[in-house]
Amino acid sequence: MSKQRGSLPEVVAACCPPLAVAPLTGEQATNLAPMFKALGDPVRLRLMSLIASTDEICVCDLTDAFDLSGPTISHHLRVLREAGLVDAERRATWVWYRARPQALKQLAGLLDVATPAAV
Amino acid sequence: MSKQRGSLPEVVAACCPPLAVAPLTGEQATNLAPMFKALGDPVRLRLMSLIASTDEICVCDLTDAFDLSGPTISHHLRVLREAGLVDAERRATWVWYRARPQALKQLAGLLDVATPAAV
DNA sequence: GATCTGATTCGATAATTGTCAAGGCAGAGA
DNA sequence: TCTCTGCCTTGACAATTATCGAATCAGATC
Repeated sequence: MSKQRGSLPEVVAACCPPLAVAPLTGEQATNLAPMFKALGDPVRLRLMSLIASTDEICVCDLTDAFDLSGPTISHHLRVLREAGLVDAERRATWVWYRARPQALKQLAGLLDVATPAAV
Repeated sequence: MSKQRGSLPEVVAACCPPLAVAPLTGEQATNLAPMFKALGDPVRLRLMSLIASTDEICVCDLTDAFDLSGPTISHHLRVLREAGLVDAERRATWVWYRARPQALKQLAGLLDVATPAAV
């Protein structure tokens, strides 16, 4: 799977100029909002940070990091998955999660303000 | 008001390293999530883009851009305001909104992935 | 096959949220 | 002062969502 990591890459990545540069159309906003929404929950934001700050991480380790039930963590991971922010891969007994750098980069690009070097 | 733009600024701005660098604590996630949540609605994301892509913009212009009632727009603007993403100022009859670049920058920094130039 | 462990799905419930209609407040002008 | 306009607040309601327990599924091991 590490081979075909190019499933939905650049297409999404090259969506829109930064918010500070041009307003979004309704459609663009509708497409992008779910990603922000996925990060808009403290549990998911922390899950995302745990996933993004390692190469890959097992669900068991993620579950241990919270005082929440397995199904609840699973639910939040699904939201992150469906938003396109993370990828999941089952390997033997465990499921491993990893971040989608392109997605994060896209969001970062949207929020970009007055890139110092670009001036 | 443009003078005392220092109401809740730098404190928030210097929060955390990028998600991809270090995981967030529960408290950090709790503080940051509301900003993402505020952007997690298509209407608000588009509002934010309209506000951020101009110097300042009147509520009347924002309302005109949507097929939504005044109170609904007002509600969304309040969410953006309370998340610290925008500032509002009443001038005569109209209320003007402007973006808080620091807030956007903070979020962009959080999502920053492997800054090419930093390698 | 039987069983055990890790993770997801299902079903239910309480809490949050997006939306609007109605009402209220602030400033401008008659 | 009265009225008009622009915006916000309140109250209500439908829809969404966060959470958990129970059930189910996927592999591994016996």
